[in-house]
Order: sequence, then C-alpha cells, then structure tokens
Amino acid sequence: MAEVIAIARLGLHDQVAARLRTMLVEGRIPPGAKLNERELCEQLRVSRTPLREAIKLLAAEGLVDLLPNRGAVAVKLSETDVRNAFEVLAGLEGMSGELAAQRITDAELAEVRALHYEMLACHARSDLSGYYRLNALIHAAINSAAKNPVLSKTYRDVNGRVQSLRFRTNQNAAKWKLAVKEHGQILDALDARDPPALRALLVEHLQHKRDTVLMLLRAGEIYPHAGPASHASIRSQVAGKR
Amino acid sequence: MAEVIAIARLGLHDQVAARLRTMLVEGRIPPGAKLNERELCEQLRVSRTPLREAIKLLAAEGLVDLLPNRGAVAVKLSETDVRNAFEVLAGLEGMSGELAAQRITDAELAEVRALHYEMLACHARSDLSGYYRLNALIHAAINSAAKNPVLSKTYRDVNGRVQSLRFRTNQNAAKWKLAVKEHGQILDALDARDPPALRALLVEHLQHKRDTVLMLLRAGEIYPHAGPASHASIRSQVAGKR
DNA sequence: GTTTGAATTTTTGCATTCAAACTATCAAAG
DNA sequence: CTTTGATAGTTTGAATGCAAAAATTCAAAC
Repeated sequence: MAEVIAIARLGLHDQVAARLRTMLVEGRIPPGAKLNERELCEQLRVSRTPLREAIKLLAAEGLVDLLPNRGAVAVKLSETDVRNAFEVLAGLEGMSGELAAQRITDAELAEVRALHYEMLACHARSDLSGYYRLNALIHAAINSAAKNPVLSKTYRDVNGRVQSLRFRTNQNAAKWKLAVKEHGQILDALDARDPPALRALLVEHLQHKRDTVLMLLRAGEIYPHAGPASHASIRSQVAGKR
Repeated sequence: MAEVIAIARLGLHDQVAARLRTMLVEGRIPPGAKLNERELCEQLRVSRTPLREAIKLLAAEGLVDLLPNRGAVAVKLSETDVRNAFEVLAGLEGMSGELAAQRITDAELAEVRALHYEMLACHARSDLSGYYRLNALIHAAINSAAKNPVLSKTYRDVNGRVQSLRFRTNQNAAKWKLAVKEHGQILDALDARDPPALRALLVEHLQHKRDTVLMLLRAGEIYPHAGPASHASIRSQVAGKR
C-alpha cells in the first residue's frame, strides 16, 4: 500500500488559529490590544466556540495572555522578555546546529547550499522580504537536519514569541551584510561537519539578531509610542504559572 | 500599594486540564487510550465545552494527540520519541545549569543544599516517592536560579512529555546510588559556580535517566503488553506539523 | 473639581442543542 | 466464504442560549 498522502483535513479551530497567528505576527492585531470575541467572530465568520478554542491554543503558544474573566490580550514583550526568549532560542539553535552537523545528509546539505545562494541573490537585489523568507527556510532546513522533531517543535514554539518582532526588524545595510557573512560561515561549518563551530556560529548569529531587535525595541520603532513593559508584572506571572 | 496576592481564581478549563494532566501522568488514562468526551464529562462533572478546551490545551502540550473528527488519544511514546525528548531535555537542562551557575544567589544555593540533604535522607530511608519529590524540587530550583522564565516554561513543556515515564521509573539500588552521587557532584559544581562543569554533569545525569527509561520501555514494563510504537507514523506527523 | 457609588451595558464563561462525521453491524452479492 | 455496500448508532464539531463577572457611565456627595 503506497502512502496515501495521509490527509489535509484540518479542524476549523486550527484554521482560525492560523489566521489569528498571522494577524498577530504581522501586527494587524497590535501588541497589547485585547481580543474581542464578538468582533473577531463576525470578522472571521465563525462562531465563538472555535474562536475560543483557537485563542486557548495561541495562549499555550505564548502569543496571547489569557486573563481570567477578562479575555485575551496580544502579548507585549518587555525587553527582559526578549532577552529571555533569545537566550533560549540561541541555546536551541546551537543545539540544532550541533546535531545537524553530525546528522545532515549530502542531499540536505546541497539543498541548504542552494537556499544559501538564493539568499545571496536576494541580498544582491536588496529584496528584503525574499531574504527573510530564505533565511527562515535555511534555519528550518538546518533544524530539520538535526532529525529531532521534538527539538523542531520546541524551537518553533519559542520562536513564535519573538517572530512578530523579527518580522518588523528592518535592519540597515551594515547589519545585513554582517548577517550574510555569518551565513557564509555557517554554511562552511556545516560543510565541514564541525558541530562545535556550527554551534558557536549560530549562537553568535542569534545574539546579533537579538541586539538588532533590542535596539529597535528601545528606539520605540516596534511598539510605536506606548509605555514599554506596561504589562511586565502580568507577563512574569503568566510565564511562571502552572 | 502592596502587592495584593494577585489572584487564585482560575478558569474551569484550567482545573480540568490540571486533573487530566494528573490522570495522564499517573497512568489512570493509559497511553494509547482514546479520551471519550461524554465519559470524562460525567466523571469530572463538567460540561463538554471546558473539557474540550482543556483537551486542546493538553494537545498543545503534547500529552495527547488530536485526530480530526476522531477525538484525542493519550500519547504513546515510541523509543525514538523518548530519545528525542531526552535529547532536547538534556540540552535545556545543560543550558539551565550553565546559567544557574552564573546567576544563582547565595540564598538560592542554600535552599538547593537544604533540599539536597533532605533528598539524602529519603535515600537513606529508601523513601522513593519522597526522593522523586525532592529530586523534582531540586531541578526546579536550579531551573529557577537560571532566572529565565521562558527557559523554565520550555523545560516544563518538554518534560511533560516524558514525565509519565519518569514517574513510573522504579530504578534499582545501584542506579539510585549513582543518581545520588551525581547529585552530589551537581551541588559541588553549583557551589563552585562552574558553568561548564554543571552543564556537563546535568547532561550526563539526564542521559543516565534516559537510559533507565529506555531499558524499562524495552522491557515492556512501562507500556504493559501492547504493541510498541503502534502510532509511530501518526506521532511523527503530529510532531512535524504546523 | 474630584471622587465614590450604583445601575446599565458589555463581555466572558459554561451549558445545551443541533448538525456532520465516523464506526460498527448486518445483509446481500460475487 | 469473502467482500462490498447500506443503515443504524455513536461521537465529535460547531452554534446558540443563558448566567455571572467586569467595564462603563452617570450622578451625587464631599
């Protein structure tokens, strides 16, 4: 029996969750805004039940905070939150690289190289959105090469928290060029199957990304003109719960 | 304004989720069993709505698999799943130790030491359940000393997947003694504020735990007499989705 | 002018109801 | 005897209704 493509049937709450995720990441629902159920219901043309299920899901992912009897609000990350998230992200990415350098197949490596060159093309054309797309694909490919689905899922979960910030990061030419250079080194380390080197490079790469995000955060270019960390106390409560 | 103890009011779906979590971890709902909504409703004396919300939550945590239009089943971990989970767990715990060694306060260190001695007492009395309790507390304390809520949450998430296995692990005297010895070394490294040493020790400690769990898994003492990895294909699909 | 308090309105949380999908059983045809 | 198809029964998925909690508004008192 050939593998019958399994299925594509997904529940309504999953679709709703996906759309809400996009809206949150792209900032169509601004950070700190509360999610009104009635509004979103008629906006997405669904009943409250699947919407509420979707919101619960996003809460588990850490994209919204769930206040008891007070609904959900889009997370507004404090500088500390960003630091913490990137710290974990760096650890996971380093681990991912360490494993990928050991386990990547020649075919996978070839694909990463191809993506890398495509990315260089985007850089040459100053195609920022294309660059981001390929950048994400490359990191996903490395992650996948680590052959650990649990690691991949964990990485996605944590990454989801800062994805909205990364999305808005419009780095300058110098930073961009540095990132591209680092990607070259990453490819080399992968090619050499050098786990410690790849780990170090990826950790450093992410630290730079963190610094970029933090700079923009401090400059108020991400959360436009609103008191920073206004929900800090609530956030820490939520983060430490269960 | 003094901090007004915040609140203890938690939604019904959270309570239901907590109870289901316990039932899953303790094996009252055996791995591979499907969760019948109607049954659980009258068992927990709640309506289907909060129950379904709770199930969605557990699915996000990775404790149950959600089959579209076919309900939820308690996860049944394959040997590969366990390996992957422990691999990530080791990385996170190592990271946690590395940070804790840098950031732990004297007061926190004193508390860890106290817990450690309590644990030794349990070992001396062959009080296994007390030992597990304190063991968990110690690891939580180290985790907390890392001062990174995102890391703590991530660790809890991944740990939740294998907690049911660890719960059932009834290690022999030799293994137990080794674990206690390792804990002593861990305390020493923490005392010396030696990040790399603590990382190495914790990674090794978790590898041993993994080996213990895997041995019992292979011996069929954890999933009593059922075809192993029968849901392997589904599991991998779920783990790699989104 | 500010603050406090009560009533109204809104919004969330939970229960119930309705519809659709899946499972199982059984019968008929090959 | 096996296999395929139809039907009945069960279970999940989504929508609506109802009650409780919170936010808002407005007025009155200080």
